[in-house]
Parts: sequence; structure tokens; C-alpha cells
Amino acid sequence: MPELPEVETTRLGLLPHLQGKCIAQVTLHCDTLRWPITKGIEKALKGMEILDISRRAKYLLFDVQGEYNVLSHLGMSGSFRLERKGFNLLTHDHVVWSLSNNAQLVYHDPRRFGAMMLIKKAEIAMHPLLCKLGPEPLSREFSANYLAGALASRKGPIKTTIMDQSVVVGVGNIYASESLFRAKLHPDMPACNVAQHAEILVKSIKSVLRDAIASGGSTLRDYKQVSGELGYFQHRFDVYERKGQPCVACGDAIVHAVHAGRSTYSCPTCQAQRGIRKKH
DNA sequence: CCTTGAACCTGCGGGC
DNA sequence: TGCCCGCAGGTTCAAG
Repeated sequence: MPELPEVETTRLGLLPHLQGKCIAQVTLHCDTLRWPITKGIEKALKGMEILDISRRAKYLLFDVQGEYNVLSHLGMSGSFRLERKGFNLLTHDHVVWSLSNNAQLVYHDPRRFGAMMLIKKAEIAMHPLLCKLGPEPLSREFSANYLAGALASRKGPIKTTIMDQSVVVGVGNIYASESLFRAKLHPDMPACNVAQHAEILVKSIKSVLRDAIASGGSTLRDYKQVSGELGYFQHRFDVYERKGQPCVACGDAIVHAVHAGRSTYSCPTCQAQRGIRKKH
């Protein structure tokens, strides 16, 4: 479910409730998500204060007292919510952190593609899940110059390339289609041919992600903000899941395609391949 | 190195 | 009603 905007919305929702609170108890209702939940996590976190929550790519990083931080990923269907003591445990509520003020942090993930693991603070930068990630899309590091260089050796379609987390992090299946629409670039364009349009693509990715964060992310099926409120960026999709509906810019029907097994949506007119003249 | 496809797992909606 | 199929916001791994 979550791309960068949903993870960032989760972080922003959790932070004011968790920062400065102590973890009284951790309860596991499941051993394994995508990987086993770190053995001994209950003991390692007990009594520790939550100092901060940060985000890298689509990972949440809980900075807690002691030797370890907690690295978590929401996979396709994961979410965090806050409850009160005595709450009704739902199916797929896999982990509960009981806080010192009786608030309960619940990790819920039907498909269990997510993750929760301890990592040593000293090893964050070199952690295998984090060390090969590309730049943060909303940072200055993600520039036209950088992207042009990253695309130069890539011949695959631009859509799958911007979803490659070693090129740029945080862009998933929704925001890839939305970004390419804003940039007026066809998803099938070979990535190396997009190097010359890197500036508009960088701007489009940044603006889509910023707008989505400002809207509390997108709720397609089950994603909710920490408060339980739905995201509402889905009401502002230009192309995603709009097959056959009129393009917001030109009125032509949005088309659906598949790239690397994932659905892609685009406007065949607005995103006609740049640099290729229409035949007549 | 780059790319693709399969795998992980559950739930839901559509067609028959 | 029930079953089977395809599909769903991600990532890793193996193989070409």
C-alpha cells in the first residue's frame, strides 16, 4: 500500500504521540513478516524511551534508547495505528507496543510483506537494506543532473526505472504513473532517452510526492492515517486507475498497460513520446 | 551491470 | 452460494 507519501504521513502521525514516551511492553502475535521479527525484540525495547522517528525511502526508523533502532517497512498492506488499552485486537494485528501512558501502537499487515527488525545504531548506514538506496526524491541531491546520469545507462522503460529504489527512492506504482503524466513523458520511453528531460521529470516527481503528502497520502483499499482518517490524494489522481476515463488535460481516454507485471496508466495523447514526430 | 519473472501472502471483486 | 481467477500501494532473489 505505501509509497513515500503514505510512509511519511504515517511518520508525521506517529511522531507527536510517540516521541518521549517509554515502551512498557512489546507483544508479538506473529513471528515472521517478510523476515522474522528480530528475536528478543520484546526484551530489547522494554523500558526504552522513543527519541525520534525518521524515514529513509519507504522505511521507518524508530530511534529508541539503547543499542538498537527499530527498522520497519509497511510492505504492500502494512499500517500503524494508535489504540487505547483494552482495544479490540484485529486479525493481522501482528505487533503491539504498549506505551507508558497506556497508548498502544499496533502494527497491522494482512499480507505480511512488511518488516520489523532491530538494527544496531552503529550499523544503520551499512545495513544491507539501506546501503544501496538512491537519493531521497525531496532532497536537493535528487537533481536533474543526478537523474540524467542515473538514466544514461538504462534502456528499460522509464516507468520501471523510476520505481527502481537504487535510482531514486519512494516512487512506487501509483506515483510513477502520476509523475510521468505530469512530465508528459510516455511510460514506455527508454530511460536513456529521458535523460534530456530529466529536469521536468525531477520537478514532476517532487511535486506529485509533495502534493500527496499534503493530502495525507492515497487510500486505495485499506490504507489509513495513524488517526484512522483516510488519505485523500486518490481523489486527485490524473491517471492512476482511470482507464477509459477522460484525460484531465485533453479529454482523451486514459489507457492501461503493464510494465514488469505492474499496472501503468497514461494519456496516449498528452504523453505521446517526445522526440518522435507523428507519422502522417 | 541491466532486466525480467517468480516468489512471498491474504483478501476482494467479477465471472461462471 | 461457491469456486476460480486475476489483481492489489513492495522488495528480494535467481537467472538470462
